[in-house]
Amino acid sequence: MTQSLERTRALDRRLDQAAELCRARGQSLTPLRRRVLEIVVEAGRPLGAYDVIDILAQERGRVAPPTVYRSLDFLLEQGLVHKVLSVNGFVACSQATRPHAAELFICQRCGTAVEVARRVADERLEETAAELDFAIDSVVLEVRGRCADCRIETSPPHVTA
Amino acid sequence: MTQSLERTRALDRRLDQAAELCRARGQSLTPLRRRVLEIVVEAGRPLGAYDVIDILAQERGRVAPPTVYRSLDFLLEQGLVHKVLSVNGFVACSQATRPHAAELFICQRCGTAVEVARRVADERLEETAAELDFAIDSVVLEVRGRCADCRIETSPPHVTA
DNA sequence: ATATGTCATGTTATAAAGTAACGAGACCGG
DNA sequence: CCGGTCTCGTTACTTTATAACATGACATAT
Repeated sequence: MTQSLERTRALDRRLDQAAELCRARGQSLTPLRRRVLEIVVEAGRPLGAYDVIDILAQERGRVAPPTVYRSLDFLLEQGLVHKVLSVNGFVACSQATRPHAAELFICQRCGTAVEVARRVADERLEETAAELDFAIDSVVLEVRGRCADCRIETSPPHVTA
Repeated sequence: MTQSLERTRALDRRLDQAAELCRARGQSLTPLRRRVLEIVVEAGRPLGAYDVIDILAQERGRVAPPTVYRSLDFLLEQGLVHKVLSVNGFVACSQATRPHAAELFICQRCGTAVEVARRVADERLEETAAELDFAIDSVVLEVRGRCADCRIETSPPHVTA
């Protein structure tokens, strides 16, 4: 896990921005929450809550589920991470400045989750909701398949950690 | 649970069609599978695997999870039910004749899940996948909110059974 | 400076959802 | 009748998530 200085700097900047964003909302990105976010960002792919627990546990001994779930819930509320239902995981939001539903392309081979900015479903979804007289609260859109890198590969080096 | 004759007839017809569909594929809608499908159809909303277990258990004594999960997996494969990730539940497919990804509008108050035929996300999704060079395997689209009936109501008679 | 409140975290226990692995009976084709 | 395949039963377990209660740290009001 040797990281380039550049990357760690970029990471710090990102975490600082997140902290600022929370502060602007009267919330606080505590050390624990910050570390959890850092772990998820570093992973670059959806991580299970228990993956996070394991990583944290290496640093600070036994960590019970609620500790991590609470931080993850906070980060979800702040829009800093998204929950990925397809894999029961959590992934860092790539543009946390404004809250939004995630539209994710998830590779089933390497686990990478790419978040797409442009709204893939939009007018037609609104239209349909209007026809049904349905008040939309949130939208889950997850596309499962194979990313560019993994299209070629034949078989399952499923995820690396 | 008094059902009109019409409804039970319609239900039987639907189950017969499902059986026919399986048979055409060289598969068999066994009594257990048929009953599980019936339970899910009758519910008219997403049901947890353990809800199904409880219902079955009333009829035949202890039912272990694998029994039901296997049937549900079979029904999923045949496209007769959809999995609803948002609620860890299973809902009957409203048009099982041709397999398709479910596009669901799920009411958070009454639990009803309406399946929409017209593809809400489609071209734009394909386009985006093409740009990412991503090979789509399956798509999960779940819209959460309030259905027409529940828009008026103020608070949480959350689901009825 | 002390009481009171609020918020974040720790801790214990348990609930809810899902699966692995093995065995027994039914049924089919040779 | 034998060997395979399919379905289901059964036991045990894993993974994911939450309820409920205790503790500590910090703010502020008197």
